[in-house]
Amino acid sequence: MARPTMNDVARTAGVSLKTVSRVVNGEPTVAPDLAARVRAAVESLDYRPHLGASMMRRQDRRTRTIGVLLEDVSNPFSAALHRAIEDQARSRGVHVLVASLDEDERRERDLARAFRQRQTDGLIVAPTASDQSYLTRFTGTPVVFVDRGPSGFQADTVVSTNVAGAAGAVRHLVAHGHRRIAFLGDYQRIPTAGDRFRGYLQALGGRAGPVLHDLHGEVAAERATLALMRRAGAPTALFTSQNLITIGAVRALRRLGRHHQVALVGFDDFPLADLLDPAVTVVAQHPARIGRAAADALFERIDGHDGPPREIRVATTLIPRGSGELPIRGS
Amino acid sequence: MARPTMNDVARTAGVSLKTVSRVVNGEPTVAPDLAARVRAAVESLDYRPHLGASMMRRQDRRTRTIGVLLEDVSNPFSAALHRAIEDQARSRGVHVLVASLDEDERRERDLARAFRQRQTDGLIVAPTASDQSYLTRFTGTPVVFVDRGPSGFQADTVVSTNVAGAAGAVRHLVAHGHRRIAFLGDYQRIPTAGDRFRGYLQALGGRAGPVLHDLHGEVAAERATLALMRRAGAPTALFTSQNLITIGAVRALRRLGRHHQVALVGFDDFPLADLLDPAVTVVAQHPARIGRAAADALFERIDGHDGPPREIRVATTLIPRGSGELPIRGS
DNA sequence: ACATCGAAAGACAACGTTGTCTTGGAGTAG
DNA sequence: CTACTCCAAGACAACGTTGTCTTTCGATGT
Repeated sequence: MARPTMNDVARTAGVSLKTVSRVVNGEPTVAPDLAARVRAAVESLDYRPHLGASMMRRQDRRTRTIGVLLEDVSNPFSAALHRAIEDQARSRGVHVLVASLDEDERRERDLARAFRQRQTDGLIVAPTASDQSYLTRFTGTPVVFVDRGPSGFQADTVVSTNVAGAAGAVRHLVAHGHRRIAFLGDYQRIPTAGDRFRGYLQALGGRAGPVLHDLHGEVAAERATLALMRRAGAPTALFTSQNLITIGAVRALRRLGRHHQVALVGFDDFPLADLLDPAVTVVAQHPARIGRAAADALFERIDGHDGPPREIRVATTLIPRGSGELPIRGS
Repeated sequence: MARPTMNDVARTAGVSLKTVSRVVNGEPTVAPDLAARVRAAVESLDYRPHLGASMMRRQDRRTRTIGVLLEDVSNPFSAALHRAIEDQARSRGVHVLVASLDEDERRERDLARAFRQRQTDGLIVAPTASDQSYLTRFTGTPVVFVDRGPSGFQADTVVSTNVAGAAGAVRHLVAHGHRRIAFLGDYQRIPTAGDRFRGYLQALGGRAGPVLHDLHGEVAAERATLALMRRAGAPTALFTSQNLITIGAVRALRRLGRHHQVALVGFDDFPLADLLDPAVTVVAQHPARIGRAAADALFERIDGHDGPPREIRVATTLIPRGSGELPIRGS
């Protein structure tokens, strides 16, 4: 009833324990007939090696598993990252442990520790905590950051060109004649939110329009946009610096019936953006490329690459679809 | 340089190996001062127990890890399932290994075996293969199916009420006067596609309209819809029995400029369906509930519940938004 | 003061596997 | 025919931990 061991296999095959080990590990120094008998015994007993025991003896201490910590696996951006990482891992026969952080600093630390304790060969983290210095203890477990840069700890990092992308979005609005351009952003403590705000400022110089920070999620963004557009001197264009904020703003403009008057460029593409009316102009990130680059970097480190921390920057793409090309109209 | 062991901790704390083991495992029979010394040593050496070795000796052979095999973690339905499962797992301190199957039968088998080999405590599978009988060997590793029922093997299964949901959608169209209602479905071998088709037939009795099977993905659906709507005797309403098919059909109707003429009900909700024009009426599934129920069932089994296989059915919800309420118009 | 008991702490074996060393027997050269 | 080489296959220890058994020592009861 208990799980069969190599010894059981050896007994039924009539060979020594070690011979079974050799066959299971594909060592070539086994006579074909013995190997066949062993394989038959393995099959008949449904033997599967005990990884714990195996791990303990092996030199190469690899679990062929990596850990991935993302913001929320059910959000399209994280999900695309996840998928790209999975694909790279699959091609190397590596499995993936995933968890969502939900902007919870403590969860980041706890899960990073827990994954490492499971001896994942490496970790990919979209950092949420304000400080990653807890990772300095993680000798022997390479870490790569995605989407956001770390602080208090250096490692390979793969990010979008947030500043440049945001600046490009805002310049696009300026090119269509807009001067009062509002900024709507997520929690300021999120590094990418800060970067995108900097891009916005850069593009506008002194002429920055109304600025709304710390909008987290669709509902908050919708509410804030409604208030913003109702007050005097409302902007003629919006730059929404995150996915859900963009959608919230779209809802608000709809409710006000001003979706064809107020121009809008969002940071980060989202499904069906092209089917809305007007279709939403966005600065698209490329989560698949980002995820792939992060996985590649991690595997390089796992394979022993030992250079200084790298920052890999993945360019964004402005996709004009209509909402960003609306001309100014009198309010 | 090598990873510290309990022995190293014991030496620096000046106690025996076994005492360290007791402290690490929280056994109460250790004098407070010794325990404190041990904890200090653990801290200073950054000792982490070797799970492999631990697993080997323990009776309770639990890795506190489950495996989850989904269609594609980057598709919103799978991602929502994943997230719900993760949440249940988190509340039990269990980690999650995830992988995407992409309708690849072999991958399902290989990954199920690989996950089991990693001694996951249980498995949640959205089956893609035509036959799950390979699971009969999986004694000791409970399995729960989500989204689709298995064949050739019985286990707890959590599915939407596909037949009833589809029938309801079609009756809704009938109630708005439609008689020529087309069915657009995914690969017929997918059990849910079959179920939804049966619901469609059930609602229409003899009067079934044009039927298009084996549309996989947005592009195929769009192309098929274009062709369908251009031919003589085109339907006045569409029932699209899957997410991406719905979106493909929406695109096609747009391109034809007939999105306000042809009624549409889709199976499975999708983000922004309410923001399209017209907003898309759907039969919503509840992936969060499904995932949660599946995780609950799995953990019950892991905890030793040993009843006959259960089928848990999660009701769908018809959400009228506009596209399904369009009246008939002359073509 | 001595026997008895109990609790804490240590000694030791065992888990299932792999690394290394040893054995044995066939093959080859002189 | 002997001596040597080579290679497959087995014996055995070791990995880091926990279960069980034993020892130690102080407390308790008479």
